[in-house]
Amino acid sequence: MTRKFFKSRSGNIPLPVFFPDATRAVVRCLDTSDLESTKTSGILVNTFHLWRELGEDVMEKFGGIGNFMNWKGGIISDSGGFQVMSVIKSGVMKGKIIDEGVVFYPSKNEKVILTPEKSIQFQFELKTDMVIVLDDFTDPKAGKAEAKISVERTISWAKRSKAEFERICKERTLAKSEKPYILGVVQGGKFQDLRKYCARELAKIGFDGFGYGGWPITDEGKFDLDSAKTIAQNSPENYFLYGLGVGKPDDLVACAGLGYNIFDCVLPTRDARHGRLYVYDAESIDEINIMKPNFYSFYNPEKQKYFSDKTPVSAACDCLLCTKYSKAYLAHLFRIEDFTAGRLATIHNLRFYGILTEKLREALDRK
RNA sequence: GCUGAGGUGGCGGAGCGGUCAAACGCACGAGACUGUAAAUCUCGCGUCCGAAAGGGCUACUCAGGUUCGAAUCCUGACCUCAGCA
Repeated sequence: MTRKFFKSRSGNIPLPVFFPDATRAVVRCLDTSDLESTKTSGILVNTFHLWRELGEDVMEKFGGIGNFMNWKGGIISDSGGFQVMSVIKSGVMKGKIIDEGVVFYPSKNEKVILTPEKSIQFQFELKTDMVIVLDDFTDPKAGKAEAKISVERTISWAKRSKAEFERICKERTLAKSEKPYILGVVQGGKFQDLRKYCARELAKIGFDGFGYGGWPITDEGKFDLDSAKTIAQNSPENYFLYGLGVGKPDDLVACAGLGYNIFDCVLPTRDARHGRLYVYDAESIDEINIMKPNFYSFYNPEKQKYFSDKTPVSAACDCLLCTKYSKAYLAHLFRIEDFTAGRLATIHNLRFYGILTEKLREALDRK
């Protein structure tokens, strides 16, 4: 049994859904109108970055990140747990993980600590439709002992997060229908027993859904479907199943088959800026078949052979780029490094993911 | 015509006697990208053999020359640019 809708401030959003990453309150290269043109129903914003860059005062003044961006669709806020990996472990910023929370040292004289409670508090300031608990990202290279520590910390932080969530709901006297969703994140790396244990312990705390946490790619570079399965199998009835940072189009199809219904990923937007566009192997949107192998391929506009190509990037797409412009024009925009290239490519890739979820909904409805 | 400067890989541009198949940039080609550190990064780019390590061949306008050795020095030719006639 899976959920059919994601309740947002502006209405019910049918599932499954792909929310692009607007980490710092912008889907890179696009404004809110562009985003609407791709029929994107929701976005993911990031607690860590927005907390540092905007803070409580700005959020209070605007009454939430949606108003700030003038975005009417759904919004999920990520906790900042991923930044432990992406920012600290990659060495971009100094920091460490302690039981209290995550300590970041953005500069010599600056120390900020993000606790599970702080993360939840700020997410309430962001006024998002779903909040995510701060988790301790299991290093993909972690051995079992290390993975176990991150699982225990994740469970402990989840308890604190849930308590803080309930405290704020009570303080604000929010009716049940006014509460945002709260998502627990399952860690444990490649160890299925740890994934199972983590899921079961989180279920005891009680959430609206589970996120597939950690790094979803194996050493061989393949999507870790086993962990996705374990989490799905140990998820209570009617939970949201959220593939955090998932993924490639094929991964979405595979996960949707397991019951996953929310996805976000930087791939379509980052790939677009890097000149990699997704193209369905079909002559029209109706003819797209996401169940066949190799249902899409990549198109790189920066190749010389396309410099005078009058055809659109994809015949099976109704985005701004494909309905109005040629491959040659896009190639030109990339070559002269105009930002419009990134914009049109991002619009296209998001529409590709949008169509993908539309097709997934059709496929699930037929079941 | 005279005077001066100069001719280097697809292009711009270093090098000014050995460590040069030639820095660096552009262009071109291949690859990566997964809860955004990254509109970014990696690799290749004369030619032939090799999986690679490595090796062969041909190259710095052309023709000679000096030298153990030349893109680098000398002579001549051709060409380009600037100034003056």
